[in-house]
Amino acid sequence: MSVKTRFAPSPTGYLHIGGARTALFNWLFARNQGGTFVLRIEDTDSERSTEESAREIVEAMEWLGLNWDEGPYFQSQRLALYREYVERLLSQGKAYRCYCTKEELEEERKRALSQGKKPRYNRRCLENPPSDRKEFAVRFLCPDEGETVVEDLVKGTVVFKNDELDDLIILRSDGMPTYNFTVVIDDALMGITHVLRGDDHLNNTPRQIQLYRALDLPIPRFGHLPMILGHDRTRLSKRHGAMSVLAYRDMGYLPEAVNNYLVRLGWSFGDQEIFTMEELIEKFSLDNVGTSAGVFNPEKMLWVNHQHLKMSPPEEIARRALPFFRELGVDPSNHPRYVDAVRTLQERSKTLKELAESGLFYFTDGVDIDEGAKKKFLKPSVVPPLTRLVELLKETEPFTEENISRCFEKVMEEFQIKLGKIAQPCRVALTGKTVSPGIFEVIYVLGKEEAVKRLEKGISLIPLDAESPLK
RNA sequence: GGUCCCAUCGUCUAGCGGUCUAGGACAUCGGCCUCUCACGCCGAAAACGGGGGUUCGAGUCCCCCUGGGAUCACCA
Repeated sequence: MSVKTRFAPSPTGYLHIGGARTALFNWLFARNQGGTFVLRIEDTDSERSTEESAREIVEAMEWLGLNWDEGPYFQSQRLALYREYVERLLSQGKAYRCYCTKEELEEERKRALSQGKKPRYNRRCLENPPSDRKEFAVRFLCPDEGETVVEDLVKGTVVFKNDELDDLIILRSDGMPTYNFTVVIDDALMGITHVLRGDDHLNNTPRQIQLYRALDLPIPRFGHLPMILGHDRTRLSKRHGAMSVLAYRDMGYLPEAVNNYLVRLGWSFGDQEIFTMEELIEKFSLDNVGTSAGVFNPEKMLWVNHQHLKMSPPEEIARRALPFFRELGVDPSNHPRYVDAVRTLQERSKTLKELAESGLFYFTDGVDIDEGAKKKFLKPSVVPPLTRLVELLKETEPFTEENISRCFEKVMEEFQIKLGKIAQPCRVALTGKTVSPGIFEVIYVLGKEEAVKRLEKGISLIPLDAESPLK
């Protein structure tokens, strides 16, 4: 039978790192197996679900490149279906109406907990339902003898005693079904073969298996993935900083880098750290999924991003960096040497955002010179060699990096100075800063006209120093 | 507290009984390269939580302890 997996987030907030990892594993498994991947939005909690969240999740999935073959399905549009199955259980005596109020149940739960006992519904409404109430929820009559065994694809065999399970509510008093019920119906009806999800769901699995049995529906295989923890080793949350997938997009991360980092949190392939998406699809396997929770490490993710930034074709990075340049107020898309500029920035940038920031000088009209840099490098002593360099550059044709380099050599020879002596002042005049890509490539990308213009401007900024003209 | 899961360097991990005086990666610290910053290269420090078994032999299998996490909703 062909594999079918799903990612089923609830739209109660943005797609976070942990959810993305779950989605990724499901997607990779389906792709690796030549199967189908489904996106399903679990929005049966009308209190907390929002369309905005659903849109954002879809947007994040698209950005990550985790394309789905079916969906997105919305559970809120399938309510009639769930009710049908509730009715079925009810008529078969496998579920019953519960008239207890939330307050009463809450009270009992507290009492049980304070006595150190496990809170468990006492089946009051099964045995003698109150006649004076009309609002009810529906509970599943869960078998309380024997055990339920989960043959988990990553955790192995896990056994639960059925008397640990209690009669869970499958239909709320407002008529909305609950998670443990809808997930079973949908996974079964949609033909999901493998349910891969966070291991925080492992405890739900035996109840769901009981539901499958009661409804006589096929039970999928389960695989419970270890959780991703924050630096304090607790469940990931906003407290741990930027956890939204789209936040990483906005910070200039590459989607394949985010995927690459996330997949290595709980999965490995020998010593390999960097993978293309194609490689992941080819190499992914449930056999190599780990069992223990991992701590999210933003520093390593940054490093992974850097690796992908370096290995991507400059044209590709140029395209993706565009929004970040525009954000800074320039639009280099029509610049004849835009791609060349990006090439000079790739290996020294960890994110697209950083790349745009450090490459901004290429595309501005002139350049603002940093005060400190000016003071340190634009000194009277560099005027003669700088002036000579400009002279040489002006007559250089063709204006290639190699020929530019020759101009520097000539100046070094004529003035008996080292490259550093002339390169730094140049850099400051051309980029406004003391840090930039290699000086020859900077001049090349800028082009003769602009480079000369900036150098002359730089020279003009140098104060005449009558005291020590040769120093 | 009950139940369930987990346990190799600070972090992510390799290891699927002998090749482990435990390998790789991030981060850290040295050095080299160099027109700046990076990249790169070389090197250092850094781990099998504890105790019992099983076995000729255990990081690798079993049990206990300890520690961590998750979960016990008319949330998902």
